[in-house]
Amino acid sequence: MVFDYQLHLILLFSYFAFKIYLRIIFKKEVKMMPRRGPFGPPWWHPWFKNCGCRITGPREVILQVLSEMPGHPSADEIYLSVKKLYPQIGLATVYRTLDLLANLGLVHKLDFGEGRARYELAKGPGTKGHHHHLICIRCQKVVDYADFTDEEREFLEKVEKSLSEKYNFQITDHLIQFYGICEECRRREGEEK
Amino acid sequence: MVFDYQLHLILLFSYFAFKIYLRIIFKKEVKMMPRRGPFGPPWWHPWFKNCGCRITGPREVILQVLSEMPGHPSADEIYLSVKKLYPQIGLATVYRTLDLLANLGLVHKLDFGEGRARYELAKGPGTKGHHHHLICIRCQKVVDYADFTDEEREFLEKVEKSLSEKYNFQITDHLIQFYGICEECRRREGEEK
DNA sequence: TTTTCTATTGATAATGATTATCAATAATAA
DNA sequence: TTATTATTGATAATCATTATCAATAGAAAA
Repeated sequence: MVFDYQLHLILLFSYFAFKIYLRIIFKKEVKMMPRRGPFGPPWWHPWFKNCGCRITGPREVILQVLSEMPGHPSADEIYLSVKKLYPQIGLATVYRTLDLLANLGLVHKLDFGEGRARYELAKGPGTKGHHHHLICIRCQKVVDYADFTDEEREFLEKVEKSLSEKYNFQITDHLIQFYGICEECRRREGEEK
Repeated sequence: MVFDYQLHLILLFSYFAFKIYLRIIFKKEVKMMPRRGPFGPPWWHPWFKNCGCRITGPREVILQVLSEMPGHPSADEIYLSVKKLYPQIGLATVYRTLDLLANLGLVHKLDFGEGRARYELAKGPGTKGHHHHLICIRCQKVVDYADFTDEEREFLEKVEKSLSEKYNFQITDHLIQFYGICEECRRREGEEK
């Protein structure tokens, strides 16, 4: 019993020590295990069970990759990342899974006007809260924007109430994006003149 | 001189009389002439001249069609409408012209998440003012929404100012869309249960 | 008016993201 | 363990949009 506990501690210590070692070697974060509570199933299992969806290898890996990719990856970028951990993955499976996750509300499907969709994990530990996007119309750079939530919430509530009444719509979601020219592009264009 | 003036009046009267006649026969609005001031060039000519663009037949027809199509037509729908007035038009020209018009700010390019763009005339007589869109996530129906502009303007000014300062973006535009389920689809889904 | 220059056009091929198809596989319930 | 069927991977198909290119036609200059 006591030995068990000590063994556990030693293994846990070794795990973190090795992770730190790898981090020093590769100079980046290394995730060795799928993200899960230390003594329980990953957080997304209930969502799958709930809709009668099966929990499969490809889905686990796609969710893991999504939770580790910063920014707003495209389907293709996700596919390439998944391929490293799970080489037999097919592109169609990535599209299907992203579609499923979007329907479950676990990811947001984003459109920055590039002619392809981008994705962002919406639920789970470590995800950003509600936010909007600020997009540079020159270089397509995207900045997440999450300020002014008080006024925003008030404003949106008012508008959504009004819309519900006037058009008999049951509002489920909204999209707000700002477009502009980022500092870098402005500077570059200034120099060109 | 005086005769000239009277002739003008008679012709003008005949034009409207005939238009009303056609309207009764076909039960819809009939546009017989390109939309232009009665004694001047169409309103969009200055925009073209200004950027060194040539004023061509296809462009005139596309603008005319845009000013007469209600709602939010897709490139393909515009192409088919233009084809009736100008059968030799090519699809590529429609795309090129819409792209040009969007860059000039004469049309808005819209995205309702259907995998193809839709367009809306932004300038010129008879166009709707600034408004947003309310989209049914079931049947894709789109309602134009233009209320609450006071609060909205105040809110947006505040946000855009904050964004300019914080991220050094020069804000040029914004996009606000609301998603929901329209009355019809809600009723239909209620019945299915 | 005529000439000259070159932006624009139409036809069509190419692109590229996403979706459909289908036999093989594997997750789950019994 | 077995039966059921959702899911998968490979690949073909789809479909909106873009690129290519020789021919055409605005419009500035002569």
